[in-house]
Amino acid sequence: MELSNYANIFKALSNEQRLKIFLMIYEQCCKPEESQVGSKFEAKGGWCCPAAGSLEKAFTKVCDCMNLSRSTISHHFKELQNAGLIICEREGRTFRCSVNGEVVNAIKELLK
Amino acid sequence: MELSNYANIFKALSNEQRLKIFLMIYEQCCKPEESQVGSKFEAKGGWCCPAAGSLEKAFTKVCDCMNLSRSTISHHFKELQNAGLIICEREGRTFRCSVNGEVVNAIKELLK
DNA sequence: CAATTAGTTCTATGAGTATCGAATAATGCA
DNA sequence: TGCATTATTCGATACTCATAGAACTAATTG
Repeated sequence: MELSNYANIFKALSNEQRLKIFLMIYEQCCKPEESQVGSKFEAKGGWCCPAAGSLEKAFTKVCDCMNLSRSTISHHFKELQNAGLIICEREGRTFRCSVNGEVVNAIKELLK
Repeated sequence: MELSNYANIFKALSNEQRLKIFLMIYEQCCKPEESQVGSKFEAKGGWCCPAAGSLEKAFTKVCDCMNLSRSTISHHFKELQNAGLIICEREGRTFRCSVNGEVVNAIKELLK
C-alpha cells in the first residue's frame, strides 16, 4: 500500500464525527459482545447485529445516534468507504455495512 | 483518552508529507535495523541513531529528505508534537526526537 | 401508480489547512 | 561581540473540508 493510501485512511479518521461513526460500526461488527452492554454509543431500539461481522441498517442507526444532518452523515459514509475502511451493500432500502479488516490490519502493520 | 484526542492523532497523520515525516522518525527510533538498510527514506550522510530510541538532528535530517520549505516542516513537527506522537528536546542548535510509544499503543488498542 | 421511506447530490458558506518567503529569534563558535 | 547556523513565527494565498437544507433518486408497499 502506498503512503498516500495510508494518509487517506488517517484522513478519514481525522474528523471526530466521522471517527465516531467508524467506531460505532467497528464496535458492532468486530466487538459485538462489548457493544451490547455499556456501549459508548446508543441506538434507538438497540443495535442488533444479525449476521456476524456486519451491521444492518447502518446508515439509519448511525443517524439515530448523532446530531448531524443526513446529508452530512451520507458524506461521512462516503469518505469512510473511499478510504476503504468500511464496505456497504444495499439491502432493500437500507445498507448492510462491515469493516474492511485488511485496511485495519494495514494500519496495525504500519505501526508494528 | 477522549475521542477528540484520537481524532487529533489521526489528523496529524492525515497529511501525506507529515505522515512521511512521522514514519521517518518512527523507523529510525523504533526499527533502526530495518532503516539502515534499504529504507524508503534517505538522509544525506546517513541517518545514524546514536542513542537507542531517539533521533538526533531530526529536523535537519528531515529537511534534507524532503522538498518542502523549512517553515512548512517546522509547522508539521509542531503538529506531530501537539498530537503527542513525537517528543522533541533541544540539543544545542538542533533537536533530538523520539516517538511517544504510549500514543502509538493507544491507536493499536483502539483497533484491537 | 401514488405515497412513503431511505439515502444521495447539489449548492452555498464559514472554517480550517498546506504552503511559501521574509523577518525574527536562539544557539554556538571564532 | 559579531557571525553563521538552525529553527520559529508571521502574513499571505490558494485550497480543502464540515456542515446544512433543498431538491432529487431509488426501493417498497398499499
